[in-house]
Amino acid sequence: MIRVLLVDDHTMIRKGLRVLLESYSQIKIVGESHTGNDAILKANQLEPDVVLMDLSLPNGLDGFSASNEIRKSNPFVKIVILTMHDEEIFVQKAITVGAHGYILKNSHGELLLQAIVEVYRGKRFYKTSVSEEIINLWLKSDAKTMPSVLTLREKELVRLIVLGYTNKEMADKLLISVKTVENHKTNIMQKLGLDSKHQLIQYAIKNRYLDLAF
Amino acid sequence: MIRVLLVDDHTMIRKGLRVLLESYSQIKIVGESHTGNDAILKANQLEPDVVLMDLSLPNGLDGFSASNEIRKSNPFVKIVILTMHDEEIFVQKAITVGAHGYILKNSHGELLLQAIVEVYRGKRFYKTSVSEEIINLWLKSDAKTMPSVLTLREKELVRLIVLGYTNKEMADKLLISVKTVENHKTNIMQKLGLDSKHQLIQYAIKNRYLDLAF
DNA sequence: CAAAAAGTAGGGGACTTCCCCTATATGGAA
DNA sequence: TTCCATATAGGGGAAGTCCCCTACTTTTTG
Repeated sequence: MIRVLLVDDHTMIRKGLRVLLESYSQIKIVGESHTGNDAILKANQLEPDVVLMDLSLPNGLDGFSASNEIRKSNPFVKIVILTMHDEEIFVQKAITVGAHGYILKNSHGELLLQAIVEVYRGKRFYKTSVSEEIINLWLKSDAKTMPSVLTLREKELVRLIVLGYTNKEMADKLLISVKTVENHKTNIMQKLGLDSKHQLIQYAIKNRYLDLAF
Repeated sequence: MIRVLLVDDHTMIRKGLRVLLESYSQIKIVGESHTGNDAILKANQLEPDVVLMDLSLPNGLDGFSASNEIRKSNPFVKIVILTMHDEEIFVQKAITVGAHGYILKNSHGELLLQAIVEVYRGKRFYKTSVSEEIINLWLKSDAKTMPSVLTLREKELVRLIVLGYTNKEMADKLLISVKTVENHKTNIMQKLGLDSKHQLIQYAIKNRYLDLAF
């Protein structure tokens, strides 16, 4: 049995995936997460073989950041990105964060099953319109060695800042004090060499932070 | 028993919905469709009370067109649009094609049940971030080519706000006083029925106010 | 033409953010 | 083990934002 963790913020889609995948005897759904942080937690607790990861997650962490963290602390877990974005930059990012699979949401169950089984067996399974040649290029090149300057916590902050949350709102959301939020903001601006909020937002847009916001 | 027809191209989601809805004794799933044309056929054959309609359907006919056809030939059938798009344009379009309900895929089962029951009873049930004021405006104005509620100047402001400019920066940029900027912001929030900056930003992104920014 | 909407601007007070510090606990790397 | 990075939190003051008003043009519309 392949132990699978489902990560998607849409309850209905999670439930649908569960029903679908549980009809295959090889698969056992061991848990569901609706946020990135919860996914990281559950990946540690439940030790799934495969994580089925949506990209757009609410509350700070997106699917890429969550995948990155899971792979760092638990390198045997395989991750399949499940998304509707059929874009080069996303596939590339999936590879850099260590996902072994990438499959589009309009695929049918058999393909999803195939993806899960293949990555479980240690193979890679990228089903997109991006050509194999390009994917192989990325896999060969050291796409992995491009660490972001920002820490996990700082990335969460960036996301919330870009989405227009005030310091107070972020503090409440992240269960920290306003002072800590201020510190993080200062550090982020310094690290990125920016000196205004709109520069930060344009930076975030260029680096595709917004695509995952919804 | 409310007779329901499910329309969604994703097999997994259809199956999940069936399981979910059949747990309620008021509901009976009388059929499933995976394309718009099939939905029109089945709506005639099976005479459901409510059609649960996804928007993105393959093979030509989308959920809106299918809904329109169903309503034309069978005006007693109520339609609930089920989608992940929380965007003004879609809600507006749903109203124009005669759908009595609009509900997001990240909603929970209870809300979906409520939506089905309400529209079955002849009420309208639109569960989106679009404000009630705007929806009522559309319902009154026959909703055809409803222009955005915001004025030109206000749209300019929205764009700068979303891009993270401060009041002072906007005032300088637009050659008006900070007080005027504050007034515009207040008016914008009121018109859209929002009460926080991050709601405004998410609204703007969803409604593609930012197209000029990229 | 009269009325409404759009765009402008201000007062004043409460609240928030920003910017300069300092400080502590923790965990990992040299 | 010592040191650095991360994450946390606070003081204090200046600056900015928000929210309640009012008020004046100009343009649009009934």
